[in-house]
Amino acid sequence: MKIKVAIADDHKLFIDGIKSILSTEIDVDIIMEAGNGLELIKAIENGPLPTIIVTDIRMPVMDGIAATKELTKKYPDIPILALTMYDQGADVVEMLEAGAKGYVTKEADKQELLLALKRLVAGEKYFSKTIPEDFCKWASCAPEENEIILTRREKEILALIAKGRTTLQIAHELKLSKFTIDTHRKNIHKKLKIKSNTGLVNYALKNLNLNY
Amino acid sequence: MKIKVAIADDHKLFIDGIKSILSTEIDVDIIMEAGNGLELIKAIENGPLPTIIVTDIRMPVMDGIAATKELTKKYPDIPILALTMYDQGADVVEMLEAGAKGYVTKEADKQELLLALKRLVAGEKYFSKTIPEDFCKWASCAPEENEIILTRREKEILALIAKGRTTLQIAHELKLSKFTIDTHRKNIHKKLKIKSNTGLVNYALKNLNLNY
DNA sequence: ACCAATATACCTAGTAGTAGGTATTTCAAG
DNA sequence: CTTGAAATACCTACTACTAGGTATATTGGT
Repeated sequence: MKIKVAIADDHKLFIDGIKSILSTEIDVDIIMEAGNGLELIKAIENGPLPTIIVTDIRMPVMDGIAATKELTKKYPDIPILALTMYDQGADVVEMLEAGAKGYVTKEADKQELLLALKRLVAGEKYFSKTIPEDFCKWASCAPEENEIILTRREKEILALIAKGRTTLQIAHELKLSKFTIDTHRKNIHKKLKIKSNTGLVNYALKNLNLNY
Repeated sequence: MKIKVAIADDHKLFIDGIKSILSTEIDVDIIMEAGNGLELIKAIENGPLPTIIVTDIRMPVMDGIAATKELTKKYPDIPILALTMYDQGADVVEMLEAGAKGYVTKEADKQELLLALKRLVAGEKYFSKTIPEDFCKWASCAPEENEIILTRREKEILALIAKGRTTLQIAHELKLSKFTIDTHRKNIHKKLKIKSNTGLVNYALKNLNLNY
């Protein structure tokens, strides 16, 4: 039976490219395309069910992570393959946690994409080789030496600092003492070896996923 | 005569897609592909000259802007078409300043890409409609109402703040008084309506192009 | 039940950033 | 040549952050 693919990516040219690549495959059909997560969900709800969903991670309106959470809940039997850029390691982990069954980086070629599609349709998983550290993190392999483990609270506070909140504002927001926030910030400083608030913002924006 | 295209993009899948899309066009041939700016330059130096160069803006090792500067110097007759993501407005301006003759966003479709290729080969320019403000900025149209004009010095200092430098460090680095840096920072605050250093880092990382 | 990690809270002293000023020099545009 | 923007420099008072502590309650895992 033919593999019916639903694909979501905000770059039309990329979708067109994939369609063109897969058009030579007689056993693969792209039956649905979407420019963001919301369109994807709507399309699947209103159309014939695809065999597999292929989605970009970062998209406007609704990203791939949110869409994946929603879709795995409603359609647990349809595997989701994440498409990712080389620099979105952290996002990949979130996608897998959201329920994606595999990922392929956009550095991959046609062969790898096809392989991933077939693996997922067969109920297996597939992971591009190029993001080993992050997959390791998710699969709880041996932790990286330079892997930084911030606690939930610390991440929360770091995110607020990155948003420009002052210590007092954070204290009010979380209904905690100013001293507590101070302590947490100091612990973050130690763990990250960053000594200034501006440095933290830098780190947070580059390493956490606070973007849009 | 056939249009001979050299293409550079760090996403192999994207290149494959473009190749596949263009393979149905009898008058277009992709004769060269590269994963970054450096590979592109080397390929062009060692191979037959292309009719047109199509390149992504952000790439590892050497980005499209640097490559374009180099290539327009050595090969002023070969037009360069920039491929860009929706959120890289500022980069587009730099590409045009570097000598690119047009740009197409990755939201475009096959038709638009072909149109752009033909326009550039014919010696014309082509700009996707979707980034009007930035092109306006470059072409010095009427300035945007909410366009923020920081002076050269202010941008320089903002960049250093974003890199985590303190006022004193910046003062030493630029051989200026601490008071001067303070004044500049205060002026930046006023212009951007941002009242804190962390807010500035946020703004700088999102709006300036400090990334690699 | 116990241990380690997490989360909480407080104190002091010092440094850096914020907010309000004023003022001089330079340089390009009108 | 004058005007205005840009760049420079200084002052004071106040607020926020940094760095060094100590200490207790809670929680998850063996």
